[in-house]
Amino acid sequence: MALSSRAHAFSVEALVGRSAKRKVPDGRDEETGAGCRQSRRAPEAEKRPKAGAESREAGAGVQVELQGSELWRRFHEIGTEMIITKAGRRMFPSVRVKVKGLEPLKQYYIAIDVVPVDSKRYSSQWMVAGNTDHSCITPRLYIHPDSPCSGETWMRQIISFDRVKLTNNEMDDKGHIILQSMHKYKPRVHVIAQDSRFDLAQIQSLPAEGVQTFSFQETEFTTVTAYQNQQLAA
Amino acid sequence: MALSSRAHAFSVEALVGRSAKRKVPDGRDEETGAGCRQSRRAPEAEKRPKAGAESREAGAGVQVELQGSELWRRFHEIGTEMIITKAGRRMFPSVRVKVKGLEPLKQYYIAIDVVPVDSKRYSSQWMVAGNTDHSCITPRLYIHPDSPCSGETWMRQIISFDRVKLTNNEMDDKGHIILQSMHKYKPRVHVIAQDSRFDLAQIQSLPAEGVQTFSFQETEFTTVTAYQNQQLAA
DNA sequence: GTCTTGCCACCTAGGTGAGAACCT
DNA sequence: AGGTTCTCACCTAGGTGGCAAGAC
Repeated sequence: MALSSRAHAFSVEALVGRSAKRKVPDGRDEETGAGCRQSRRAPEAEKRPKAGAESREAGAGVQVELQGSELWRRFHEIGTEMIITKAGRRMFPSVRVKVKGLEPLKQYYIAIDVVPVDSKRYSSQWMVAGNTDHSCITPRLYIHPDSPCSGETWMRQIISFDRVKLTNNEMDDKGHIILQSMHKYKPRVHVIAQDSRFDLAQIQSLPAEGVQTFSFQETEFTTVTAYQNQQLAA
Repeated sequence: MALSSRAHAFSVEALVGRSAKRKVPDGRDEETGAGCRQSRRAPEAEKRPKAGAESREAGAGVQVELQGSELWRRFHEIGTEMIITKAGRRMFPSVRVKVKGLEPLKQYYIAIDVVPVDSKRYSSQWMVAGNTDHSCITPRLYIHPDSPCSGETWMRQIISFDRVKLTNNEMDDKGHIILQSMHKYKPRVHVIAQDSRFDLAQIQSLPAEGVQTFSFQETEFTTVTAYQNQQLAA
């Protein structure tokens, strides 16, 4: 779980509207030169909760609320890019949610997957440059490691998917989420009531019933293998 | 999960009967001088399975087999010491087991705790030096993080408790196992059938039914805050 | 004296962005 | 040229033993 300050180098200032605070462990301040890098890690903005949860199946009274939506929104304004690598790369920002309206004593799985937003292929300067057929690809499901867990416990904590990794390696065998570069995607959060008939831990795909799915406009992103937008890389 | 080679400095040779292999990442070999340290990490010995599992409740046909028992035995011969600190210290060796005879589709929790072997207090040179009343202390339970899980899945893997931490801080609030220094203890492994009536994740102590407990003679150890036996420290 | 604690330098695993090299 | 892959130095979190100072 290493979050380096050098990691996520990014002009946070532009996104968060204030100087990024950083740790200065010893004398060597990383912000010495003129062309200093700023931590892409969110300084404070992530603390603000609230977000519009667009549920797909309004079933029961389950609500899912995106955390850090403020940060997501600022990225979204300039076009969120997610790096994908062969070995798998974590998302930044990561998807973090709060869930409400679960039955306290019932057991649930919570999972995430990532689905295509359109069939276009994006090219430099973000011009559309071709079509891709996603129809035959079943997206990989990443089950939150705390699953299964009682509704009570889920609701008491912020549910973070910061361990999810995105890869462009179609042969990936580490369970990472497989995406194609230069395409637009959107993460979805699934709340799945436990069913004694199956052991979801063994299953790769969503069951047919008892699933509620949520997604958030502002978490849409484009996959890249290196930052394309110099606003993001410098 | 950092396992440094410097960590666990220990005369493995004496215990394992052969030179410890170590990584030499760059030019600086850590084994340069005469008073070189050897990795307390087990080179090969841990691979050998088999061990005498002394079940307490012979119930069903559940068997628990200690992994790395060879290593444990060698430590045991010279007197296993476990360091405990205020912040919590991992065990070395760690408890690793294989389980057999579970019902494949049933859900189980697997947990570990550590109980006193006697009421004596050991003093330097391992002379007995007083008595301690353990009777009022309920040992803390460490539930394996994969719990709950189907019998099938448990049986397919080696179950490792290498994240367990031992502490001498009676006020510990991080869930570590609390022990008193200079006492003799023994780890126990518990196999617990899931019961929909309780959410074990919330519970600190063992339920009354559906528990099977196993322990292993050779995993007995004495707690210290610094190695007493110079065979171990140098 | 004996044991405990705090502090320290050290080590590793794993995540990261940059830039070079490499396709196509 | 545009996109991808590889390699690299770097960073942090967290675990570790040794030692000196402290406590009993």
